[in-house]
Amino acid sequence: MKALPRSFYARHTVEVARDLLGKILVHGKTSGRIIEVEAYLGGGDDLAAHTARGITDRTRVIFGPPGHAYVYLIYGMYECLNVVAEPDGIPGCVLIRALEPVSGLAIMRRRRGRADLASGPGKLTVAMGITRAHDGADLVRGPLRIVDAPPHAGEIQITPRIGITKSVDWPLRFVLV
DNA sequence: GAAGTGATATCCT
DNA sequence: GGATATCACTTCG
Repeated sequence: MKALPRSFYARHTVEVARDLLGKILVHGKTSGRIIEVEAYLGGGDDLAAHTARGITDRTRVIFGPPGHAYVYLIYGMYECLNVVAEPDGIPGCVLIRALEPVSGLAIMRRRRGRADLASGPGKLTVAMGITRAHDGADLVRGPLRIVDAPPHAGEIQITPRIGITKSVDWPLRFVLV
């Protein structure tokens, strides 16, 4: 399996988000197909994005080179995995919201302790063993990678994003059905 | 339906 | 320096 090239990520966030659907996220023996993502724009108008208030210690990697992971802690206990998009210096990231487990199911079940493996942003990081240690990790070369997959036959559904209070109406959520 | 978790950012002194 | 409001969620009742 071939990792997606850096150029894949160095595009507009929305394009990256849409094209990420159906690709495979690999970490060690576990892997999963990306079936749900959300785009977070850095342009300044997207108030739901962490980058809305400019660069900080936490959001620094979103402004960095594309193809890297941005992992942050939310609600004290859950980590969320984002993929940095846009060329170096321009903010933009894609939140991976859900995966369809492909391999390493037994490991995921052991890590999760239940059957519901990766149907939410906080859950999939647990299932895949992703932590803040992966913040800033390179998805093109590192142990945590996103690899190409045959074109999916599914349909892409576009809806507003979930669980936010700002810029609620923007159709930036992509779901593979 | 509500609690709970802790890092972050944004106020306060 | 310290306090507090916020948060892109999950779990349990």
